[in-house]
Amino acid sequence: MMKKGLDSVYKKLYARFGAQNWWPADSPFEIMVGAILTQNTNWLNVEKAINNLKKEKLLEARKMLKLSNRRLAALIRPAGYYNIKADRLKEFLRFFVNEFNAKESLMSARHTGALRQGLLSVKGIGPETADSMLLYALSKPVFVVDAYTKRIFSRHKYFQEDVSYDEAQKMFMQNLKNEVKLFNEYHALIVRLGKDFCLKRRPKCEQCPLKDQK
DNA sequence: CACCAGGCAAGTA
DNA sequence: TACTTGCATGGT
Repeated sequence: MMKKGLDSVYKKLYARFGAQNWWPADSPFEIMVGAILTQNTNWLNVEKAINNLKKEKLLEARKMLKLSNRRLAALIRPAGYYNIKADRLKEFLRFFVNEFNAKESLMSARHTGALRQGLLSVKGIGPETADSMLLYALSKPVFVVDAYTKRIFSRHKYFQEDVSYDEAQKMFMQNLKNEVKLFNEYHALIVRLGKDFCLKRRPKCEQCPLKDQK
């Protein structure tokens, strides 16, 4: 049987799970902070960390920059990897304050590529974090690839499990309409599907909604 | 108890 | 270039 298109996979996931309402946050800045905190980390732990910052009214770039790395690490402790993430947040905050806000031109739609390069130049921001920021904080039409994406779509033979980030991303972006709303919902649905049916060790393939996708 | 989470960079060969 | 390892909390 012919392999189903990525758009029909999307329709199936949306019909099954509905809108996921990503990214839960009060501001683009909160999304960008969350994108760093959620690296290889359960989102519930990230929420605790963000709430700690909110309680202290510290969820603001210039205030966070004034904190010692030690204090910042203590606040984000529930998110795990707190020492590394404190450093990464500081690196990002410096970029955010010095380059990002200053250069309004970077925000225009046609400079997404330049902005992505800027984000990737920050130590601690890799492709998934950068693209999550672009899509969910800045509403740029960029497809986010994560571990679930590779696991699910390699199991369904859309690509090899060791596919590069860029190759996987290209497959989605070349085969889908270039729409922020679509990319937003699709990635969120992939995460939802992954959590429910495609964990590493005990995937529930028999009950997976994509079981008959071929 | 083991396993896992909306990764990334640094070290090694 | 291609692997491997460190980072760490909290939920299931």
